[in-house]
Amino acid sequence: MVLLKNLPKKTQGRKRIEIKKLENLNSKQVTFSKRRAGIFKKAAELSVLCGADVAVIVFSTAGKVFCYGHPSMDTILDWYCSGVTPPAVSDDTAGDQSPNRVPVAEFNKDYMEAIRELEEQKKRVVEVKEAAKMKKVVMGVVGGCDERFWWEDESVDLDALDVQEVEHYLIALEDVRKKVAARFHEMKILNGTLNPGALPPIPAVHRLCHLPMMTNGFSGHGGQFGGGYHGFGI
Amino acid sequence: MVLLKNLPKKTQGRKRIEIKKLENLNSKQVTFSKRRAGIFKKAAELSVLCGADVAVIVFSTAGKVFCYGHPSMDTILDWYCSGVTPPAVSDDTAGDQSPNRVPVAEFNKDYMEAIRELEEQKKRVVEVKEAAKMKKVVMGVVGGCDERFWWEDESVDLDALDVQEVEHYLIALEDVRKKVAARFHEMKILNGTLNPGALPPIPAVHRLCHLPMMTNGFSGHGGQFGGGYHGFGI
DNA sequence: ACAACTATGTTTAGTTA
DNA sequence: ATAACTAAACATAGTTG
Repeated sequence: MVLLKNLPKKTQGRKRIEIKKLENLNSKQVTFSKRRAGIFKKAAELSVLCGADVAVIVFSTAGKVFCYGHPSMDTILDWYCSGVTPPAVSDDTAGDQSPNRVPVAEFNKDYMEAIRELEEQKKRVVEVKEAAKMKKVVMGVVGGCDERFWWEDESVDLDALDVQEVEHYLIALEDVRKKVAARFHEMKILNGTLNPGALPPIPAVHRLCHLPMMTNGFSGHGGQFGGGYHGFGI
Repeated sequence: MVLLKNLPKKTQGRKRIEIKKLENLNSKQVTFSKRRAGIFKKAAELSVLCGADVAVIVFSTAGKVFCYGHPSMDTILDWYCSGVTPPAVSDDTAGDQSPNRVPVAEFNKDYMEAIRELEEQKKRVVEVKEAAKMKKVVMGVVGGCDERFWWEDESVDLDALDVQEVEHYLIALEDVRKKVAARFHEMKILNGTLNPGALPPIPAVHRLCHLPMMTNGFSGHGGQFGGGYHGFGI
């Protein structure tokens, strides 16, 4: 009713857009602001409604960071990075048969594979038992791309290396870290410390960070596309 | 028009709800699933539309984690935790006077502090000379420049180490990596390759991980409320 | 637990101030 | 950049299999 008058529309209203990189800089920025705010709001609502603990980190293409965290960024990252299971709410775990249960078949498969890999590694080389001292070694020095071994004599001052050398070192270091992280994860699973279905290798680094719960604005960034997500079942 | 018939409604449709803890367990779980999916979708859209890099971590009250990360969880957390500024997109920094500019004084402060820390570390080196054997500690070989890195010579069985040792090693490794990464960034700034405002091509580390990543499910948690967020200006 | 299904409630693209 | 305003697009609460 009361539709007799065809009143002129003031705007054409929201228009559907394709989900692909916005080419117009201005609309990209505006959209970024609006949607970022939208996500933060949703995150806050989720955390209130469902008692969930949520963290959101966003880097703009200009390199600024924005984040939301409940109960705090720090807490969430600690939980995530350490793989420590945060205290469960009794209500929700009461009927929870196996929140994280992995099918036995799958578990066995992974387990056997892990064992096999383990055997292979054992065949490779030997020695090194005083490795416990490694910690000190690694923490003590930062060396470089030199014939000399990095831990010998005095540490190599990073200043002595040129940018390329440092870059190369950095790449290699990251690679090693990943390997060790993977091994660590594996051990914890074999150990029983970790659930077979648990998260992939966790960079220890994150456990070391203690940043404020919410920040905005420092710089740098580079954008790629094609994120993925998933998750059903609480 | 055509509203003469008061056709019976099949459902009463969506109803407004107050944003407060849902008491009903079932609806809480359902809402959690739906809204979590919603946030992940929004995050993915934001990252595609605006070229933003986004990470979302959600802990259910049952203690399961769900996450979304673009280009990867690891990358975002690395950026966030290390404070390393990800590479900026030229378009977006063009008119950006100093999105991320760090006051010279502050920069100097950080730099001096890093140097001092380095000095301290040098002093510690002496007590770990015997660790030379450590060169065989890390397993695989990491390809690289003509020079060989310390871990390249022979691989070592990580199995020789127990979990705690590996963990220590991992933490220490990460620490070193961070220092090198920081130094790398610093060098490029000092270098002129990069002025404090404009940023260099991606730090090598991050170039290694550009996979969207997603996980779900391990356990534990505890819910409190009162998150905060913020952020305006790109 | 999950999948449809609507009928709303909510977000937001485009526009203007 | 930020804010307001619409109208359309989208998300989702409640309900039913």
